[in-house]
Amino acid sequence: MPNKTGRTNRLPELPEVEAVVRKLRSRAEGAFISEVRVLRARSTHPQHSALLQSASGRVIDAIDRRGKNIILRLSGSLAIRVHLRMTGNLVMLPSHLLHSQTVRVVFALRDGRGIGFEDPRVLGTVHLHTDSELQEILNDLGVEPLSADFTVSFLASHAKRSHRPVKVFLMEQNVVAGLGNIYAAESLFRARIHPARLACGISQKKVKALHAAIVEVLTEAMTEAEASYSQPGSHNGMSWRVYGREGKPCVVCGQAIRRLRQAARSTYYCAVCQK
DNA sequence: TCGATCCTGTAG
DNA sequence: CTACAGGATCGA
Repeated sequence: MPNKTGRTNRLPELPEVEAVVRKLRSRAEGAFISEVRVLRARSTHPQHSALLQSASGRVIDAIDRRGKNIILRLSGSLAIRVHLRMTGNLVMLPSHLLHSQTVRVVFALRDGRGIGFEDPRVLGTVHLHTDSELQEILNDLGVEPLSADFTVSFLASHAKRSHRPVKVFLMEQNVVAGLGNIYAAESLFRARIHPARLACGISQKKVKALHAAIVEVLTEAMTEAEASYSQPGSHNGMSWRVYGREGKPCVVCGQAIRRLRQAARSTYYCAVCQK
C-alpha cells in the first residue's frame, strides 16, 4: 500500500508469491530439515504448533505454488503449506538472521542456514498436511489464471452465475486463484469495467476484455516481481494505474481516481473510464 | 451475502 | 491516542 513517503509495500498476490517460490526453490529444493522452531504459535493457528515438528528429519522434495499458497512437498507424504497473507515472506536466511524480530517459524537446515517465515503482522499461516489433506484443500481452489485452463468461456460461465460485484467476484479464490485487491482493481481498469457492476451483468465482450486484462496484468506483474526479488532495491514491482491513487489523475483521461468500499476493502477506479 | 475478526506498523 | 491497511475464515 502506498504511504506518504511514496514507498510501496509488496502485498503478495500471485506474481509476488510465484517470485518467492522461484527464489526459494533454487535455494532449498533437496534440503534436509533438521529442526523446526515455531517462534510464534499464532502463525500455525488453528493447528497446534507442535504438529509442525513432523517436518523435521524430512527432505524438501519440491516447492510449488497454487493460487497464493506456497507448498513445500516433503519426503514421507507430508507437505507444508504457507500462506503469506499481507506481510509474510518465506526466505532462505543465514544463521545469524534466523531469530530476527519478525521471523515467526524457522525450518533449520543442517548447514546452519534456515528457511524463515517472516511476518510482521502475524496474519500469515504455516500449516502441515498429509498429501491427501493437501489435495483436498487445493481442490477447492479455482483455476490458475496463467494456465491454459483459464479461458474466456470459463470466466464467462462463472461470472454468469455470480450476483456479486465483479471486483469481489474476481477475488474469490475458488473461481480464479491468486488475484487479490490490487490486481483485481488493475484488471478491471484495463478492461474498462466498473468494479461495482454485478459479475452476472457483464457482457460477453467485456468478459473477453476482462480475461485478457487479467492475463496481461499478471504477466506484467510477474516480470516485475521477479526483477524486484532477484535485485532488491533496483525494482519496485509494476506501477499501478488505479490502486492507491485516489485523487490522482487517471493515466488515460486525467479524471481523479476514486475510491470505493467493497466487502470492507478499498477499490480504486476511474469513474469516467470504467462504466 | 455481508460484517467482524485476526494482527501490527504507520499515518493522522 | 485512533483509523486504517487486507486474505481468509467464521458466524449471523
